[in-house]
Amino acid sequence: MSHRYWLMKSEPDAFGIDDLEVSKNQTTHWEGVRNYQARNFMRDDMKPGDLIFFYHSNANPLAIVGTMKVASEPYPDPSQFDPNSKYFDEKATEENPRWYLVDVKLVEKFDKPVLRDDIKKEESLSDMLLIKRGSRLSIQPVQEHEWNRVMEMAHSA
DNA sequence: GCCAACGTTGGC
DNA sequence: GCCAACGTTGGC
Repeated sequence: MSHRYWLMKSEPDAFGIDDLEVSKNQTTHWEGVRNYQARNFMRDDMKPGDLIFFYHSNANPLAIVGTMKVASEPYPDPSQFDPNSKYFDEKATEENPRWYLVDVKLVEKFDKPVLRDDIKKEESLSDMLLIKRGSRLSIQPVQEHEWNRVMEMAHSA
């Protein structure tokens, strides 16, 4: 049973939805994930066309700011091989990569971001990993009903 | 800026 | 393979 909906975090100071909007083809390599669980989601479970919430962490406001879709098959994250990259991993080799990524493409930037505070108030979203205490996963699966509810909140007047 | 929660590393 | 020490995440 594979997931079709995801949530990915990024700090807008490093890379926010406005950066994605101006990227070539509004697409980017989601580089720099160095957590095995998050990597496994990208490497093993994501399929092209899967839909993704873009979440701004360490930001003001904390919010889901739009949607993206998976735009490639998984492939090794090139930054792990680059000694000049802050994501360089000396234990990774071309023959035996450690880190994988997918390309993501912007689908929609919300006119009205869905605030973390509002998600926390929403009974039907109480199981979202995002608001679970201590949850730090930077890539998370999202349930279909959670996806639908957040989309309603984003588009309500 | 603080710090709780979590993941990783490395000595044993 | 345990676990203490350390580094990071990320909300507050």
